[in-house]
Amino acid sequence: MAVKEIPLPTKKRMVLLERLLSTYTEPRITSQKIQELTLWSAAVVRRDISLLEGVSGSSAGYKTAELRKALQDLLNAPGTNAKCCIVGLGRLGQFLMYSSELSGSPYEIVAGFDSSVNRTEVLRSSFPLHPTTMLESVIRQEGISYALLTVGPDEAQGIASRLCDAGIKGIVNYTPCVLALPENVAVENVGLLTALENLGVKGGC
Amino acid sequence: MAVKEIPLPTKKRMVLLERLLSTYTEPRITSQKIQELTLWSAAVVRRDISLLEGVSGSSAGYKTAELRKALQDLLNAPGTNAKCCIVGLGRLGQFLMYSSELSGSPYEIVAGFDSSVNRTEVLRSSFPLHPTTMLESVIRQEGISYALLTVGPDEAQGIASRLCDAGIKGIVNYTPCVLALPENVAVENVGLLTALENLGVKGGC
DNA sequence: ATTTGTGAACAGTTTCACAGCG
DNA sequence: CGCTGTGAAACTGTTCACAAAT
Repeated sequence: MAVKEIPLPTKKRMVLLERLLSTYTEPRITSQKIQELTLWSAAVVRRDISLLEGVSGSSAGYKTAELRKALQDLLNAPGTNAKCCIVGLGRLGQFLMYSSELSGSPYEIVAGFDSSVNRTEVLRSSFPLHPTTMLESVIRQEGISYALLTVGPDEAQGIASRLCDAGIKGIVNYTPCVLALPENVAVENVGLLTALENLGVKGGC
Repeated sequence: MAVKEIPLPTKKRMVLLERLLSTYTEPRITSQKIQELTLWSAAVVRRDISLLEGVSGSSAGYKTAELRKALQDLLNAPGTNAKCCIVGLGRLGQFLMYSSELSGSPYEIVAGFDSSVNRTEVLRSSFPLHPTTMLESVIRQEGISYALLTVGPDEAQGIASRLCDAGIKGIVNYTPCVLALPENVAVENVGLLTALENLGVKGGC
């Protein structure tokens, strides 16, 4: 399906680059300039961009609009209808629920779950909230692809397994737990401890 | 200083492995077993562990306790006195503030900042809260190494730059912004959009 | 018999360096 | 000229496969 195979690190940079361009006002941008803003080497930037179709640079650099358009075309292609759900409506779940970060992106939160029926009934939200018992049926019915896991550590693995069985494609794991999942399910670990430990690790040893 | 150079992906796995072992009850564990629990290949697990000192496996696998000890020794070495601060005490900042995820880890939150003096005075917390104007002085005085950035997107880059100037070593970036930072400062991007986009990217294109 | 530890081959990215083009 | 685009080299991490160890 893909015309060219795009390396994973490149895709991650593209995601960030698109976001960077969304606040960049100059009409043209060079690989040098991108290097300054991101610390990726100019060579890497050029190679990344060379994988994009419909972008041609000149000695004045790339056209900002053209570049951004190409990035969006590539990145949004698969994401059309990327439905998400939140599992666990504690403090963090509620934060995510009320966050507007996804507006304008191809991702949309369409359901929330919590084992406390009290919570699912009291909380107000722009999408429906269900008891966790409904997890599988709602995910299947709505065709939900991604889950934001914000339950307590003791529940994490159990819920994660149920999500996989229900056919979820990816989990953003906000718990400190190491999840055991089938290999066709992607995970992004963003627990506080994990993030800090990764930072420490980058620093050196 | 390091006896052996440890690859970054290996270190990240080690962080997760240490956590995995903390809830593992058997006295011994094999690379096979770790593969089942994490989906890393057994070969990778063995190579990772071979970089650890003071661990020797046998045909019964590794001693769980010995392995865990070695991981802790390696990972905590640099982290002794890893002081952190939260910048931005909105909903997310408050969640992090009340989180107990770091207890028992070498990381400790020792200060919070917000530009609203109202918030810094009203909120109750086990560590002191300051107005953002105090950012530089408190960070220097306390010797704070890491910052959790939970401010709004418009403030993000400005605060991040100030954190760097104040001598911070790493930033956990909860905003959707792409931060421009000097290369000696580590960043971990954990914004919701970023996490989801990374998931999508892993899935395929 | 089972599992570790590791050279050697392999695969994926990045860097280098420079020809080519606006 | 400056900047892009890209072969070729360098580098980093993973997988393979098997001898050594218990």
